[in-house]
Amino acid sequence: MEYTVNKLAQISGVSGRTLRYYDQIGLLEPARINSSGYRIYGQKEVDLLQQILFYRELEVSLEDIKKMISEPMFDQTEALKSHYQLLAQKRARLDKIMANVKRTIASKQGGIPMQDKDKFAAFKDNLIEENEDKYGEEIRSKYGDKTVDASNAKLRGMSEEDFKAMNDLGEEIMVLLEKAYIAGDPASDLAQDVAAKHKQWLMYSWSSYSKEAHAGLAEMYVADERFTAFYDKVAEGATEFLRDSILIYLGIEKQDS
Amino acid sequence: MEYTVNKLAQISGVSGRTLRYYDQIGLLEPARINSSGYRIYGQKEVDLLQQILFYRELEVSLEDIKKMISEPMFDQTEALKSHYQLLAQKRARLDKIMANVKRTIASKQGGIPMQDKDKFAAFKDNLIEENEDKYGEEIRSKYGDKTVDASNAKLRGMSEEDFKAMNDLGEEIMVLLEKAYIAGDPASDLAQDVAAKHKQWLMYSWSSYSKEAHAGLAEMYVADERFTAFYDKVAEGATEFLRDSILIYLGIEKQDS
DNA sequence: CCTTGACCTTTACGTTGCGTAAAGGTCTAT
DNA sequence: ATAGACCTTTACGCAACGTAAAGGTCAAGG
Repeated sequence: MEYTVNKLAQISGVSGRTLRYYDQIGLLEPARINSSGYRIYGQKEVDLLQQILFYRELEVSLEDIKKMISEPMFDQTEALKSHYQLLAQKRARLDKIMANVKRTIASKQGGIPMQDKDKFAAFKDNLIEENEDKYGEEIRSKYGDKTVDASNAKLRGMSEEDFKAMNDLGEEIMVLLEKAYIAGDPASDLAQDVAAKHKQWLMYSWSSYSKEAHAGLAEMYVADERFTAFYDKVAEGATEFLRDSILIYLGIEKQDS
Repeated sequence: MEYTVNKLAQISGVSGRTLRYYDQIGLLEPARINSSGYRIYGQKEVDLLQQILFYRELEVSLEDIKKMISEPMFDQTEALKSHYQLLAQKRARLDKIMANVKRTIASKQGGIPMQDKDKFAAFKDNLIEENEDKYGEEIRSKYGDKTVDASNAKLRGMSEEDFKAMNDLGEEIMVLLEKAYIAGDPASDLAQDVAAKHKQWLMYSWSSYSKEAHAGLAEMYVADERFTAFYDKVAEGATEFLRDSILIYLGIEKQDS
């Protein structure tokens, strides 16, 4: 009834590394070390490991588990109760987050994009308040009320028109991409137009544009399945086609990052 | 309307380190770097940070946030939906764990200690099965059926009597500790008896005993508020008194770990 | 002009619970 | 004797920063 690490690992369902780690932190030490330096576990260790894994399932930290099993007078019931409180808090937080995510999805689908303003109201108010508090008077006296108010106004809202224009351009790109893809040549005028419009479209949201960033993004489209799924809605392989078009447009060779 | 790191940190409620980190991973770069190497953030960065913090609240990973904000064509709705699925899974798991913790507390309070056997049934069956599978025949033929069965039996349960004896001793210790504490001298015979019994009591559950471990544990009693709360039920300061008694008993000076 | 103190910078280690090499001994079987 | 399956230790990597440490910068005051 003696086991080496991986034997014990196998019957308990954890990895050998895990057992070595538990040894390292003094959570579960082997019964003995044999002449070759191998860890040898006995029955007692099997029982202990079983306890450990049980508590681990309950998401108790290894440090706390250590106390619970190495010290029986440790008030396990109390520890579990406070642990339960922790879990309850976690769940309450999760509930809030989920509701928030749901709302966000609904608002995005409801065609109210960029209307996160409300959610950030507190944040922005905080910011504006800070501005007023710290610089309000100086700035108002230096630049006049209008500058301040205009700045705050810009801060509160983003341009709806720009957003709409950007969206329209995005849709146009998808249509043109389909045409270009059917034609088949990423160097064609049509495909190069798509690349150019893609750049234009990007610049709506990018604070600074560079060929490198654009090329990197094109590579990311292919690498990240979520982008691939998006552009491949046009047709399978459209994502790579778009990337190739962009790279040609930028006059950049394929990289290997 | 320009901010250095800590200014921005202050109005946004995050730390300066966080902003530097976001710069480092390319999530939020400052508008510019001034001649002294200071990071200078502008309005656009404030808006971006606000977006980032919003998604961070939703427990979206920074990597995903990066994609969502650096690439507007990234299908945020889809991303949020799958993120929602993740959260739902997390919550379902939490629910299970909480139910399990609750059951465990109930069973402990119901005076069915160490009756985790049922919960570990699968684990142990797995182990026994392994034993039977791999060694069953050889061992049975070598040592006879009884050895195997006895071993399995021991594996399935721990001694109830030992557990009870240990508990009794634990209670006795508490009573004696109170007396000794009132007397006031950790070097007194009474206090030294408590320490001796504490050692005895420990050995019920410790596979190996050492003075160092015992002393370390005594120090932990004082360091960990949960132990302190437990022993201080006797009287305020009883935990430290117990530690002092044990250290004297062991003939060990106070350490500084 | 110099110092003080409040800023800023980069570098780098610690956190939790392991996964994953890498480089090397041991054991068993052929 | 050599291969293959074990075992060992050392050490970097992960997420998202917290927290020194060691050192420039800048405005104010003596």
